[in-house]
Amino acid sequence: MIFLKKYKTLIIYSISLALLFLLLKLGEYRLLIIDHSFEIYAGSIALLFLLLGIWLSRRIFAPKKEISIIETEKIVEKQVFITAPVPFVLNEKALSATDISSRELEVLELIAKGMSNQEIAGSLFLSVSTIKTHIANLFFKLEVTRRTQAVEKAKKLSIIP
Amino acid sequence: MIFLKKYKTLIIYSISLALLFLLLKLGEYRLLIIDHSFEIYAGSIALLFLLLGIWLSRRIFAPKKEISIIETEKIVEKQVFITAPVPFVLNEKALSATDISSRELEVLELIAKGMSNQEIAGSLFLSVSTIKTHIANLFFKLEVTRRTQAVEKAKKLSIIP
DNA sequence: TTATAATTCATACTTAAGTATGAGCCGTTT
DNA sequence: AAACGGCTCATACTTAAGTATGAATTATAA
Repeated sequence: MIFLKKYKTLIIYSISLALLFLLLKLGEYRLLIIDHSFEIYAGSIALLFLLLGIWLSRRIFAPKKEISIIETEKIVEKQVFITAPVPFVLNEKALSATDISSRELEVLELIAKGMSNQEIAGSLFLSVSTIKTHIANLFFKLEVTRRTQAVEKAKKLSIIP
Repeated sequence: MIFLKKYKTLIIYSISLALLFLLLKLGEYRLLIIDHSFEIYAGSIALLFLLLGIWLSRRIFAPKKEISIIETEKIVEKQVFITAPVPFVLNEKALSATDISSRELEVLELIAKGMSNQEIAGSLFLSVSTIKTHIANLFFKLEVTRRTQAVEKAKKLSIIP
């Protein structure tokens, strides 16, 4: 029975071909009796094989079930991430809309980590003055007045994780 | 020329069909001469139309480019859900482990919203002094020294969304 | 080449945040 | 009743954060 399942498609094809050749032979004998129906016969063959070709093609080239299952599984995998640590996808549209520069973004990320201006300055090898400038520009661009607000807004906009 | 482009596929199909019927007719006349080649002729028609069927089918039922783009867009839509608001589940174990009181938690939530001490005081009908005390206790319990750190840690512990 | 924007830094000032300490009030537990 | 913890508030101080302004440098686009 497992054998039948495994070669199911092959068997179907074989039987179909056998039946078609049988029809061909049958038609041949009928042709001997009614001589005038040749065109009808040829047309029938043409139509039959045309349909067979279409059917075969759909069977062979149609997206296989296995593939579609794999694709579904891929989507499921993505959904699994919803409850797991969420993979961060940067909202580039929001980022460009806010007009935040790359350096400002760096500073913003460090602010979000809870670092002080001094720590950020040390981390980026910059002076505290520079950090303050960047932060002031960030606040203007994010339309906020405090670093906690900046973090909150940036997270909402998916600019930072 | 736009007309040609628009109906390109249709024209190709029409010409193909016309050629095939021409072949059929040609074959018919040849059949009158060589009578014995009937089987070959029928087989040829069968093969021809089989191939035509396969070709047609591939043309018609092949995954269209537009569809594949739509499918890609669908995947993007799913990714949007990943970034969508994740249902918050409070980690009660972590909360009790930190020994944070209900009032302190309230303050912490407002800090996370980006509010200043003054705003929090106004929101909870308390003095700024009280807020500062709560925050100092919060920092001690969360083992941090800055409010941004407190928010970061509390979010990691799932004490706040 | 000039204009523009990003990046850097500084000074001076204001305000908010954070620290330390003490104390009063209230409900629960021992 | 006394002790305890949570909540409240205050004062005084230190430090960090935030604001405003100006300026030099550098790379890139017009």
